[in-house]
Amino acid sequence: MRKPANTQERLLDAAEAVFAREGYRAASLRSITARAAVNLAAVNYHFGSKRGLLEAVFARRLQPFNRARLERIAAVREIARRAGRRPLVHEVLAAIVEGTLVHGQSAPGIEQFFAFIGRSSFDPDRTVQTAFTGYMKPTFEAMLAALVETLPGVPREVLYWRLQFVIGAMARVQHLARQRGAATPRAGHTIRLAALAPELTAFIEGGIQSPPGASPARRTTEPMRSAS
Amino acid sequence: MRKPANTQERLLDAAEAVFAREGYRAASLRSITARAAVNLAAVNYHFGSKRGLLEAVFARRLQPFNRARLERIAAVREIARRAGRRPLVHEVLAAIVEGTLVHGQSAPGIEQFFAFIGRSSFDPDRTVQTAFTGYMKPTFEAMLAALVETLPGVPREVLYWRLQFVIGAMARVQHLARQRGAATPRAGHTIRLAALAPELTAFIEGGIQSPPGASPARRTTEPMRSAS
DNA sequence: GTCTATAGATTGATAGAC
DNA sequence: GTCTATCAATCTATAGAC
Repeated sequence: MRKPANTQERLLDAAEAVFAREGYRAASLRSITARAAVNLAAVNYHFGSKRGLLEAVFARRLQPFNRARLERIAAVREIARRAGRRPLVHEVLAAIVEGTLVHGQSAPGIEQFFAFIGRSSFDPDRTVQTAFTGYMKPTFEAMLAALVETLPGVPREVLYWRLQFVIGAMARVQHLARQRGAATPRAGHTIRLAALAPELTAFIEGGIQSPPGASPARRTTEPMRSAS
Repeated sequence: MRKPANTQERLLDAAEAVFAREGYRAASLRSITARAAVNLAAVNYHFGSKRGLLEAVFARRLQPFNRARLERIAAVREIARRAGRRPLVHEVLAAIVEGTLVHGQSAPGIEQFFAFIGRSSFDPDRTVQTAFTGYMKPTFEAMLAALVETLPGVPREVLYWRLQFVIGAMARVQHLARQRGAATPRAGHTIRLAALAPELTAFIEGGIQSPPGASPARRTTEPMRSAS
């Protein structure tokens, strides 16, 4: 990994690696500053606290990541609008999946960052949740809005949950494909992710247009609820 | 939550709650023993170490959970075998999804345990990974074998990845449905999970039979690889 | 089996010199 | 901006009385 001259960048690089490996709470400022080869007191000088460092780690990566995803979805909708048609299901799903899986592949440290956001999505710690969902919620809303526009025949709450299924599948793919040599030991990780994106898109395309479930559990107990 | 008289049970209950909230590494034996209302030294007396406590937490829940899932899948295959036919796709998928989502709903502390295994699936810590995947791998193999039998026309490596998509979606549903008042604030969690299982099954049924993806990314770079 | 006491190391944060 | 030194709190684990 490169070592930028800038102390703040060095700290951000080291922090996302240690946060990914140990988790935010268990990561120590001493491990981070040692890895960054900067003084312990530099964290408090530059970021105020461990929490400030966490927020800066999220901000640096999630702002461009989510901006790129939003632009990709907006582009699909705009092209369809100009052509006077609805966006195709495949176009919207490919924008979601590729925008999420094939982002910043060449950026140094991006693997560690995705490992960290994987952890963070299951971390109930208030500091982590607040910083994380603040960035993710608008992206989720944009994805859902695009799906609703494209599939007007499917109830919004069905699409809400199906989008959640998609997000879960994408998170697992990110996790498996980026850990070298664990579940898929043979190939390099970058090529694998790019190859998996269309496989996931194909899977979702079948799933999202599937007739809604109707089982005893649903008919006899309670209707499904959406979040919004 | 109930407080069993048994010190070991009290420790296991407290440990899975604190592990879920803080993560294994960041959880302290003091928080755990305080919550269990037992002496700090009891952990080392009964389980040898913090690691021994972790392994006991996994063992207590994952053994019955995975046994139940394996039996459910075996039952579907056996019924089909006696009828001289292949298992239906729907039967296998319902066994996987319901066995995973609608398990031990009434068991006290089960929510905290599922929160913890959600975290654990993204935790690269060696102690956590070793204890966790040791239990999960045979279940994954059984699920994959059932899918291969049911869908002989789909290549094994395609089914491998589609099963991973399914596992990711199930993990996210477990996570969202069990956290009270977060993504789905209105209804009780138990009813929601039972209602979501058929929705997820319907989604997967469409996805798993979808034609495999074929995009520029796949055709021009590298064929997809499977793990086994 | 349960308890107190404590060893020995590590934690986040800060004060103050340079 | 970077450094050393340090505080007060916390950590896992163990020794040894009861």
